[in-house]
Formats: sequence, C-alpha cells, structure tokens
Amino acid sequence: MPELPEVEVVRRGLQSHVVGRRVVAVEVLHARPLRRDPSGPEGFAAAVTGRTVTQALRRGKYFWLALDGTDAVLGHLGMSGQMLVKAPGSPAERHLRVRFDLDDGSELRFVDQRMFGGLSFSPGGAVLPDEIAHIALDPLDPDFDVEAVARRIRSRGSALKRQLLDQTVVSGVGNIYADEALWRAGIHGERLASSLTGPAIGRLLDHAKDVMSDALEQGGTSFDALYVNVNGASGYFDRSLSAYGQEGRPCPRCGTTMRREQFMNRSSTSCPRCQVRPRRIPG
DNA sequence: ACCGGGACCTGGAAGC
DNA sequence: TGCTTCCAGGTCCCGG
Repeated sequence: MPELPEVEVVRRGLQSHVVGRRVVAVEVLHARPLRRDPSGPEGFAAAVTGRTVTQALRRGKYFWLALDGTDAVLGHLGMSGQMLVKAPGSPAERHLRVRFDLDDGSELRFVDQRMFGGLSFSPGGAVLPDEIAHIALDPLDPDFDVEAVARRIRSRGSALKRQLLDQTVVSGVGNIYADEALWRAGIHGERLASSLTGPAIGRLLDHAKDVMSDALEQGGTSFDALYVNVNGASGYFDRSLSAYGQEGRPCPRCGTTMRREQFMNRSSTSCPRCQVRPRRIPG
C-alpha cells in the first residue's frame, strides 16, 4: 500500500533513472489508468512522445514528471501501482498498463493490478499540476506548518483519524501510517480533534512525520540499479510496524494485546491501554 | 463548507 | 476439490 514513504522512494528512483531521458514512444495497454486524462489514451501518448523528463517531484502520494517546457505527467499509484524501469524487451508484467520507451533504450513501465492508480498529462503542470492544487502539503515538505495544520484540525468536527487521512488537511498519510502515528502518540483515532489541545495535535503530526521518515530511511536503501519498486521498498512492513496489522500481538510499549476495530470502513489497530477509546458522543 | 458513506477495482484468503 | 464471499484501501463523488 503505497503511502508517502513508498511514493518518495519511487520518486527518487525516477529522479535517478528517468530524469534527462527523452520519451521516444508511449504504448497504453489499458485505458482505465488514463481515465483522469481528458484527452484519453491517444491524446496522452501523443502529448508525451518526444518530450524530455526534467524533474521528478512529489506531494503527498502524488508524483509528477516535469517535462521540457511547462507540462508534466502526473501519477498516483493507488493501491497497487508500481513504476518500473526495465531493460528493453523484458517480459511484460501481468498487469502492465502503460509503457514508455526511453532514448537510452530502457523502458519505464506503469504496472497496476487493481487500477486505482493512474497517469495523466498535465498541461502547465511542471511546478505543481492544477489537478492536485487541493492536496495539502505533506509533513516532509519544508513549508509544512505543524501549528497551522494543528489549528485547522482542532477547529474541525470529525475524528482525528479521519483528518489524518484527509489529503486536503495533511497529505501522504494512509491507513498504515495513520495507525502508527496514533499509536506513537498514544491517542485513539476516534477521538474528536476538538477534545485535544493544539500542542497535542502538533505532537501527533510530528509522530506522523517521524514514522514516515523512519520508513523512508529503511525503504530508501532497498532500490538500486534499474529497478524502482514500491513493494520492494517496504522492508518497513515486516520489521518495524507497531500497530498496523498487529492485532492479537502484544503492544510493543506495554504488552497489552492489540485490538482491531472497524472505522470508516477501514480496519484500525490500536492498543487498548495506550490508546483509550473515547466514550460515545450522544446523538 | 463540512461530514459521512458508497463506488470503483482485482485477486488472494477464508468459508462452505 | 470447487465454488462463493469477504477483504484490502486511496480517492472521487454524491447526498445530507
């Protein structure tokens, strides 16, 4: 499940393997990942062919390739997307959706089993695509303002976890790192933000930043050569998760058995002792 | 403006 | 063994 750290690993891979390359051909093998592109698969291919990639950028879980001039290719990995750089003629992946032939002979491939992800051509989007103007800064952005975001969160009426997952409030956090940040902060995700102090929310955001930095540090070491892989970036999943997916295991801090609950049609795992569930709000 | 819930997807796991 | 159902979840969209 690619969240900010996994997408950042992909961005770094694109930065080292794709920036500076010219796209000599584009083949779209499945139309669905191009659904966000108003000009469709043909228009996308035509717009990108012949262009040179100048930068690989990211905000939250979105990444984009700036092209020569002012345009960009915007991408999101969804649930299962990968960006792979492969030697020419390598066997096609089962879920290969889009292939870019680059001028050094290598191939950039968008592979996505579930197709929640996608690519689109963003005219004028090199600095920041209009399509993601509504996406908030992520905690690793140098301009991220913890106190301002904490104030905004506190002023809203919904539960903390919902706000952590709201990409217009703070971007990059998904279900996994939301559970990890809440566990580190010792806060139950169903608590209303208005019941916490501003500094407490600030600390939660700091934990979100720290846990994603930790994951990035581990994931960032596992890619090399001509291979940019979301799944391969996730050594963090196996070794360092304290909350997500840990139902039934002892809390790493206090030993209490971790519980799983449904929230927002998602599973949430937390420690019953470190993260006390709020009382039901009447009405 | 804000909030909450359902739809979109596929394939592996679990249940029968 | 083979079928059906459940589950994973990021984002968009709609109704309230």
